[in-house]
Amino acid sequence: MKFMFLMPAMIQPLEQAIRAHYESLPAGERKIADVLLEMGGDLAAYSATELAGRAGVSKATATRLVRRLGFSDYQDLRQQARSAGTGSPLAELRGEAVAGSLGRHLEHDVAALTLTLEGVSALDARRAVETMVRAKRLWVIGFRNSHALALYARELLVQVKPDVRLLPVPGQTLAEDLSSLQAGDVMLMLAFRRRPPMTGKILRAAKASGAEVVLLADPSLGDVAEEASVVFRCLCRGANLFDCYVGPMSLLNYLCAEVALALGDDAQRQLRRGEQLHDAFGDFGF
Amino acid sequence: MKFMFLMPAMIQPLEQAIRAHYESLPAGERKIADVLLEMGGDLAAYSATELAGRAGVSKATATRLVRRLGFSDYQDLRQQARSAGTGSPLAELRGEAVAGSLGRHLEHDVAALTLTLEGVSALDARRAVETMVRAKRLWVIGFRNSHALALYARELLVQVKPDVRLLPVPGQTLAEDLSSLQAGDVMLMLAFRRRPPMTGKILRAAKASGAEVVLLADPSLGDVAEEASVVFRCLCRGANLFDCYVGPMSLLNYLCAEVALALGDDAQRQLRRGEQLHDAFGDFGF
DNA sequence: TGGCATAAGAAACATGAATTTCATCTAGAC
DNA sequence: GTCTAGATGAAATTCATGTTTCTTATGCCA
Repeated sequence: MKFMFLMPAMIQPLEQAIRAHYESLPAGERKIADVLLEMGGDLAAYSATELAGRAGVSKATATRLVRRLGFSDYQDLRQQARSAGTGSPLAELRGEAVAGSLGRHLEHDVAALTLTLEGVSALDARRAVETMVRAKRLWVIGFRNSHALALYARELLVQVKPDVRLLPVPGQTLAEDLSSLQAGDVMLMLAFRRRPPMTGKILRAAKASGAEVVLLADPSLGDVAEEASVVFRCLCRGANLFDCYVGPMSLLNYLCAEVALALGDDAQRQLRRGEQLHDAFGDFGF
Repeated sequence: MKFMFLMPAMIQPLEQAIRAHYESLPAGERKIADVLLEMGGDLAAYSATELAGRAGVSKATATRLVRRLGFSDYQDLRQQARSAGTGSPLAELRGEAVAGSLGRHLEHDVAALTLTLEGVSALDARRAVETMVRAKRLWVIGFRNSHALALYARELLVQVKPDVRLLPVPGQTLAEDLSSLQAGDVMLMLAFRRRPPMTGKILRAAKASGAEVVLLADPSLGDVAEEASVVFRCLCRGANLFDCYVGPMSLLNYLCAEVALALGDDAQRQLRRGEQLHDAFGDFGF
């Protein structure tokens, strides 16, 4: 278990408690346990309410897990996490640099991520979020590598918004779906390089329909980008053979989270509904 | 690249604010400032009430210091301390930071990317690459968010290797595809949290078939991960509602590029064939 | 000296966190 | 079918945190 070796020893008692109970935890409590495992040494900085929210369960469930794990209350658990954590051992354990090609790759990707996000204006981000929030329907579209990003974005958005569609539908032509695009709809388009020729036509068709377009592209997309309401230019050149998508992925994650935030209670309701169905379907066993 | 060497600087924005005001701080507020400087990266785990008590001054004085340092309230300060705990060394090297929630998001994602890739041993990476290179067939599998990553990985690999398959096939059950899994095959599995229950079964079935498994997962995947030949544990916790996948995405990009490199002329030939077909189909117009 | 500005803590107040209670649902046993 | 145990979230409740207000003390200046 290589990764565990790198975790600070300070959280081992809590982690052991979680793992000892994990198999027998009811679904809701297991969700919080997952969150606790991910937070690792940082959990003391978060309230039980936040952790519960992150896990998509109630505060009451959080309290029950805390009790089940053997702590008298959350403050007890937090106290243990704190007293075990003096300083920043994670930082100290890592005296070593990553060498070679992986190190160069990391260096490149950190720079791509940073430059992309630093090139985003808060105004553009807010406009994109507002646009997507007010959308009656959201259409997420991307081809080839952009399709993986579109799939990801759609997966996030559909958790918090009721009508989010992914294009292209496998094996189908686009005209049928695009024919119902109308004012009030929003298209989130991912259009990175090596795009099919019809990308620009889709963009123009969307605009002509009255729908708004939020566009993530790379700098090679020329003037046609002006058809979109909001455009984000991401750096995608890789350090190697393949293009690098950490920038767009991070930006999508951010925008979708901001959409959820702006939706407020509506997003929470949608999330809850989805979680209830997940539970009913037994979707997450471990 | 000594990112971790710079990690003690993770509270620099707060520390700088304190030092900028220090000379002009009234005595009581200076006592709390001292405590803040002492706590360093741990301060987010403590309440303002506790910090004030530790400094021997009133809560009101703590609130005043927080305001004097430019934070809107203690929660604002704590939020920054939490985000700064996974700070952005590159931004600091450049003497600039992106402000607000986007800046905090960037800081978080840079840290997640860095921690994930730094947790990868060159030996594991090489073994994963060798495993995939020698695969007669490559099966890439992931569910939900992991499916977007699986799609991405498959898209990269299929450019350089002739038989790369994506699972699950939409609308189909897995057993038919998995029944042909055999020794000599390799399964690249993406298994991040909120996995369907059958993930472990698939992993075991793959092993039982004689195929090898290269697994990317998060720390919550327990002992079943031992069934895989190589395991990469990625940090996925997000700075917000949604999980963060910049780490896995970057790692996949790296591994696939290394596969291409290791395949050498074979990869070049495959690429050329694909490009010729793209040209014949008129796939890229602009 | 008086006036003013600032610092500080106590207390009041507002808010949010966490626990408890209650109602409902589900699954399993009989 | 009924009954029971357990899980869960909403709502009520409790409690702690953090901010604001008020009062008092101190230091400086005219």
